[in-house]
Amino acid sequence: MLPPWTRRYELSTQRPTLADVAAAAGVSVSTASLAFSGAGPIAAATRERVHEAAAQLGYAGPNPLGRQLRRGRSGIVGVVIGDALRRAFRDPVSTQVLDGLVGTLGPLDLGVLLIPSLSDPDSPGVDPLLESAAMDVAVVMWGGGDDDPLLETLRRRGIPTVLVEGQLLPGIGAVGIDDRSGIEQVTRHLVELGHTRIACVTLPLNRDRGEGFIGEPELAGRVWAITRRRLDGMADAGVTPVAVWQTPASLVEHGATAGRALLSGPDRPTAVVCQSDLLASGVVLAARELGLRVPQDVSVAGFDGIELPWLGTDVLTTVVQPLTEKGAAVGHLVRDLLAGAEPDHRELPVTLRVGTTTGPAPS
Amino acid sequence: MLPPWTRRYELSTQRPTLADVAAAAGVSVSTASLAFSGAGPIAAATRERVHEAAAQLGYAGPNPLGRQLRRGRSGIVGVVIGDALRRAFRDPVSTQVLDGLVGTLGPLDLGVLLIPSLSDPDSPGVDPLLESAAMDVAVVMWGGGDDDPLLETLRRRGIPTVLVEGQLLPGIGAVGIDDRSGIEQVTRHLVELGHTRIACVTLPLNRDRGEGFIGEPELAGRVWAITRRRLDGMADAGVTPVAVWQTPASLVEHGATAGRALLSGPDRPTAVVCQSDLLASGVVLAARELGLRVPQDVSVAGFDGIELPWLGTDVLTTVVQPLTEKGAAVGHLVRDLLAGAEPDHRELPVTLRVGTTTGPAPS
DNA sequence: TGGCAGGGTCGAATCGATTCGATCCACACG
DNA sequence: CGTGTGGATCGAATCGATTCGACCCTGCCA
Repeated sequence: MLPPWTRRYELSTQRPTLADVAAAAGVSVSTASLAFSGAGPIAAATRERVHEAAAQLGYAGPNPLGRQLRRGRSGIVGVVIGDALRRAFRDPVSTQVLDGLVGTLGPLDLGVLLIPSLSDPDSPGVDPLLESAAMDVAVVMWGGGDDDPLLETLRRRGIPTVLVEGQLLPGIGAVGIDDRSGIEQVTRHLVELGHTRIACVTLPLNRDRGEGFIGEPELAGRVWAITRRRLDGMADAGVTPVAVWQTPASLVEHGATAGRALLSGPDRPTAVVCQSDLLASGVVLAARELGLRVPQDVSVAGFDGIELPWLGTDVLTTVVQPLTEKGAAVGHLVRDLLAGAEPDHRELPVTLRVGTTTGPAPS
Repeated sequence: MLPPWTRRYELSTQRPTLADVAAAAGVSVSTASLAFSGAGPIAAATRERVHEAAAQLGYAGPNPLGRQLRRGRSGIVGVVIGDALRRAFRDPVSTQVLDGLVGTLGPLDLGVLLIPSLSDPDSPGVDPLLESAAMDVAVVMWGGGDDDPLLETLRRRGIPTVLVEGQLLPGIGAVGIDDRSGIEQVTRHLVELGHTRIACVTLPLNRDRGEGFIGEPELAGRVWAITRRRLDGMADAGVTPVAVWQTPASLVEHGATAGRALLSGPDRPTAVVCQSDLLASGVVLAARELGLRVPQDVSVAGFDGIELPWLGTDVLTTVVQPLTEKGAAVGHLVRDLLAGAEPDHRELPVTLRVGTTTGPAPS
């Protein structure tokens, strides 16, 4: 009787497995495994023979699924996008962080699995992928607060998690920036230029994502951590905005809408602090549209430090955050978590960049 | 002696497995499996008991790795980004297609794994993820020609593949649009407006990604399929461009550079056909910068039909392609391939949208 | 009352690799 | 010449589920 492994080998049709290759090379499965992984002593001639057999059979290397089960690791990092994908992807801030993350994870042989969170407030469930996809670590971008069902699901599944720009939570890694002091700096810059009537354009306050002026009651309510911190930064600089406009997302058009609303009234502010560059660039465009000169008639400041080629020669005054490094920092936390480290958190510095969109307050 | 499965259950510390749950619920592993998958007859009471035991033990559902190995399916679709991620992500064209794809795949319980192709012309190797990540199907966006090592690797691994905007190849699925006739239409539109001096701003010709004017020799050489088709569209309309400018990527700033170069010379064209909207918007910005009126002094047309909020009230004349549907079409091809269908290809229609950036040729 | 149908459960094989411990052999050293 | 050493190889257990076929028992029908 033939040895058992010849069975599948002779049947053909099926994709070859390591056992088939081993049989063809006349070695044991364990030796064949060693020939591919290189983890253990193996004679050069044997390795060669195994590789030849593999080539002969059209064997393209060990099946990742078998390897993953055995190792107990999938090599996959789930990235939960806490916003509609189409929106998140239109924002260079998200994509640059993602780019930095992918760049760091790639060399570690870790893949990035996109997990769109159906952040639909009505829908009760959680994304099926979040619920059941294989991943060794999860990264939550733009993740909600401590009550977010996302985080609860991940905790239940026992998946180590890193939060980007969320709040600090026990047992969860976090990467953020010092946005509060960043906003404080840019606000002080405007105060020093003599501005007193300063308005503010905010990121969404919460998952309702309303658009329009907001007052005390809303500001006192539940507000996403990132938005809150950037609001607090203005207070730190001793400024109470003359108006606060909420946008439903960080996009140019929402900034433009905000700009039209804020700048067309009678008591228009002399400066606008925006919580993102995309929003700020929209405000600049709206100002130009209204025939206002920037910065002579109105100063505009942003946050992020991304490229805005459509502003032409103007350079936005903004708070620059290291986006790619942020992604890399997330990657490093992920690496450490996989190595068994305790969840850590890391805060990156920001710097004020004074451009051409802010100037002395008009007299 | 206790039945074998109590072993791990009593040792604790380890994560519980289906066997632990089965033991705790007093049923066999197979029954416990049925209780979770619902594939097979099972008494409601039994299911209930199993789920209770699972809750008790903190078992969060079947381990995906075990399931995947058994099923021989990973539930993962690898998306190979044929360009630097940071660049691809800055282009709404890619991200909208990706959005449509993810939206279609999600409900099918398929996840999207991002695979950055290190398209470095010098680097000899292929991305390790491409080489060894688990995936049931691969989608190649912006994939190169038939000689691309990407495709060769996928073929060798036996992974069914769908190509987006590539060329038709045997054994490989493909989704594209009728861009050749789209460009023809928009070119004819300009001809009808009386333009004779028409310039062209192209996408990269090949992986060299040069920037600047190009002449006959380069145009006759090896050119990426998509760029070639869009060049041919102009010829179909009977137009030979007075100048052709190659850009290294579809980004606003490269369009602006092209615009400055094309529009500042003495014999400037009266119209510019751009192979993407991002490029076209850059040309419009450059024209404004140079004090030229659009469309009175120069007409500008694009391709894609994406939103360009920074153009203000201007609406770009362009060829609109259904980006989200394109992603969905890819998703459907993927679904069909997984169901065992032969690789198919699908071409989506485009439509000319006449906006405010094209007008009669100046006399 | 006997037989048959079928719902419910179970045991065991299986997916494809990795890895631990044992074995074997050649060579060097005492 | 016996023995120790270590490189190379092998066998078998293992990762955690799914699924096929067998089995049991109940209830219905003849």
